[in-house]
Amino acid sequence: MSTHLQAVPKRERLDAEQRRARIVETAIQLFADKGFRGTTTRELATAVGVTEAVLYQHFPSKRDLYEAILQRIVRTEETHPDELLQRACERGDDLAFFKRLAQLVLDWHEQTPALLRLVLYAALEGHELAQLFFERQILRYYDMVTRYVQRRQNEGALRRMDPKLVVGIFTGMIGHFVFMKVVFGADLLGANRDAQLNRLVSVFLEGVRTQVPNRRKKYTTRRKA
Amino acid sequence: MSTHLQAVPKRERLDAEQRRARIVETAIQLFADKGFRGTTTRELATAVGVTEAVLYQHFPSKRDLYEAILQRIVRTEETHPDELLQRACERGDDLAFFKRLAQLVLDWHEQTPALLRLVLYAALEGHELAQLFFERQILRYYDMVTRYVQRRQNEGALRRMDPKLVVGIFTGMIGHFVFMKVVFGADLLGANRDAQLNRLVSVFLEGVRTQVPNRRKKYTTRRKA
DNA sequence: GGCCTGTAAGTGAGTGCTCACTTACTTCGC
DNA sequence: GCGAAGTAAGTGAGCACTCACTTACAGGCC
Repeated sequence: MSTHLQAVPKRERLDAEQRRARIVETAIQLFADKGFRGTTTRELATAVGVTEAVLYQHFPSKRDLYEAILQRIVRTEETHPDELLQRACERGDDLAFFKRLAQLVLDWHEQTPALLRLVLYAALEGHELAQLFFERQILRYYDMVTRYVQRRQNEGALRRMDPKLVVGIFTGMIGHFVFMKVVFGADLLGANRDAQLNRLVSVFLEGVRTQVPNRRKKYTTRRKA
Repeated sequence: MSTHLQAVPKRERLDAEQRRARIVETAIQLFADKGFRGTTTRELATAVGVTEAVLYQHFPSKRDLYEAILQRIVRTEETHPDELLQRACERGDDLAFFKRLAQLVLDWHEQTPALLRLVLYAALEGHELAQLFFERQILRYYDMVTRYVQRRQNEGALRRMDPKLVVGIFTGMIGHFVFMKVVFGADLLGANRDAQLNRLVSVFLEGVRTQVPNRRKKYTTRRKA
């Protein structure tokens, strides 16, 4: 038969690996948006551009697909040693260290807001991989920063107090703004994000470090009449 | 037919109001635990101790029940002016004010951990009442604290900076620990909660207030070698 | 080139099950 | 004995998942 006008313009035929990748990408978006239970396989299949049967050629069940995604996230995000952070850490430059840390956390969530939602859903729904994420990502982050704080306390730069509390305080400051944005869509930092971030880190450092008598601190600190 | 042995010992017969209340209580627990989509009406009915039909005599649909619950939360939590907080506010006693505030937030979530989960689910699932909760609860809280911070800045007690940022910083510090507990089950504050809370508030105040000359720390400082 | 063929990619029309919700009936307290 | 509180047994819709089948393409052969 001669090729009459193709009514279906793009029925791409991909090899298994590519198709699998596309399914995972699409599923990440959908699951992050509507949750595991809120996403139907038909919906997912349509979004991918194939039929449901194709999904089941690549993943034995919906749950297996979900786990594959979470596993990938846990694995992908495993390690990303940042150079600037590393250098600030070695120098013991607290300001640079925490500024960079804040930036990294914020950047990460701005680039991939879906991941936080995905993890939140997983945690609420009690999926065991959320716990794994907690241990691999959050605890690891905590350990790293805790070690730094501990060292700086020993060096007399930071006030002596439970280092984990200090890390929690810092993380909370940053996390709060990320959280509000992702969960309620409220952008509390506003336009001049970096300036706000600097003030935030400054507040934190003033709060946790030992007093420095010579610092230019007059009653009126800066800006904004 | 004669009444053979009653296999069901306690088939309580309640009036409409009581039954309604029990349904709502049970639903709060279940929805908080497994989310709206994750909870079936059969499950809910069994937990209440009746059949599904009874639910539908009191609420026209599952969604209506959900909205009734969220509405109740929004209404219940509307106003709770705390006396200690009020007094600290009037005196301009920053330490007392923020300590009390921290305590209130933590207490609230410890007493009713279900509510936060409920709101989180609602927010993730995009329910409009989550937005309502945000406006009625969170923004109201923000406004109240923001006004206090602004006043204290004008009085020269606190550093001049965006008051909303200050509120966000404080809220984040507290919220982080609540969040970690509720979402990941991680109790980062440990046993001596109150002592940790005091340190947290102290860090916050050191960070945001103008320097007080009489508070000296000697420890020489560090800085880049 | 043109043609056959084995195989992997993809489809459409289901299957059984669980869900939210309903209907016809029974029981109890006043 | 009447009305409200409660039940048992559904109903159709939508879900995850399957099956019998078709299509596209690589590569060997002439």
